[in-house]
Amino acid sequence: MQKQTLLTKNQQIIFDLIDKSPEPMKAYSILFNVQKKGIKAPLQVYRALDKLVEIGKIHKIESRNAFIACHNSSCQVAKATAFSICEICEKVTEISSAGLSKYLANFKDKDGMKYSKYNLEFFGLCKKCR
Amino acid sequence: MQKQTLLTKNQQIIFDLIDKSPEPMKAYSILFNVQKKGIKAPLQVYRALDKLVEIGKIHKIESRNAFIACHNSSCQVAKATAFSICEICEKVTEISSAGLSKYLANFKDKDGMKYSKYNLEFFGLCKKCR
DNA sequence: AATTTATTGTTATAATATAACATTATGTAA
DNA sequence: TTACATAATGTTATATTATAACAATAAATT
Ligand SMILES: [Zn+2]
Ligand SMILES: [Zn+2]
Ligand SMILES: [Zn+2]
Ligand SMILES: [Zn+2]
Repeated sequence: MQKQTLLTKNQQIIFDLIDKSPEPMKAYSILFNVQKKGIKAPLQVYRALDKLVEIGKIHKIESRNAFIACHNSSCQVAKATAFSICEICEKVTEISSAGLSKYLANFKDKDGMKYSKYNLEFFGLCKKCR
Repeated sequence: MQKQTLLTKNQQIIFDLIDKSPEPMKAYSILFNVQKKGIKAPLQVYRALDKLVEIGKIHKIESRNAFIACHNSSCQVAKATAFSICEICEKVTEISSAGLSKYLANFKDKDGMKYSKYNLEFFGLCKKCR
């Protein structure tokens, strides 16, 4: 079986919803929004989310338990993510900075740990909320 | 009322438990462990955790919903945290790297966002698990 | 002592996420 | 094209994480 490239029905429905959303979406809000399309149970949502995260189409914002679509041109960086989060309006933006990702990819700690992945969340106030 | 410096009873009980623990502790595991000391309800645990996080005595590992004591000499960096997480044994270590924190503190994104805080989680395999 | 603020106690409930098992669809290979 | 393996789905139940609401106590401030 070749590596999945097309999304399945549930994955596509849920990806489309998240992709259209201007802000991160939470699992049960997603569930509510796709019930009219026949996705009735939390597990159906979580399974699609898991797969979409795995293949890099969406990212989980850990501090918010919410999901956003990747906009780094079908993210090659599912394993190297950085976000800015406004603590007032909760706007979340994926950061794509070559310098930052290079710095973090090359970061070595004292314990000789080998990293395969990182996630960075910056918090502050966006332009509007300042 | 001056800024709290001593911990209250519940805060101290819960901090001591987390501080002794070799690994991050989850809220309900904490609850279970402090019930013999009279802390009976989840909310009592979460309130203490919130305060301990706020004053920098502990940190939340967002990707694990778990808490560890700060070991950066009573952390001045509750607002600038970095951790390494082994994906096999789940060992978590707080990273204290002057270079890293300087780089991240000075990081500026394109949108002109003003950051007051960040959290970085590295994932990989620790020495033992490699 | 009176007032304000922080902390605690308690019950109930909300929000997030997974277990277990049956079924259906899809890809691979004889 | 049939058999086999793997991936995705459907469904019910339940586990885990976290907060709402309100009453009572304790501690700091005036
Ligand atoms: Zn991305
Ligand atoms: Zn904002
Ligand atoms: Zn610390
Ligand atoms: Zn390990």
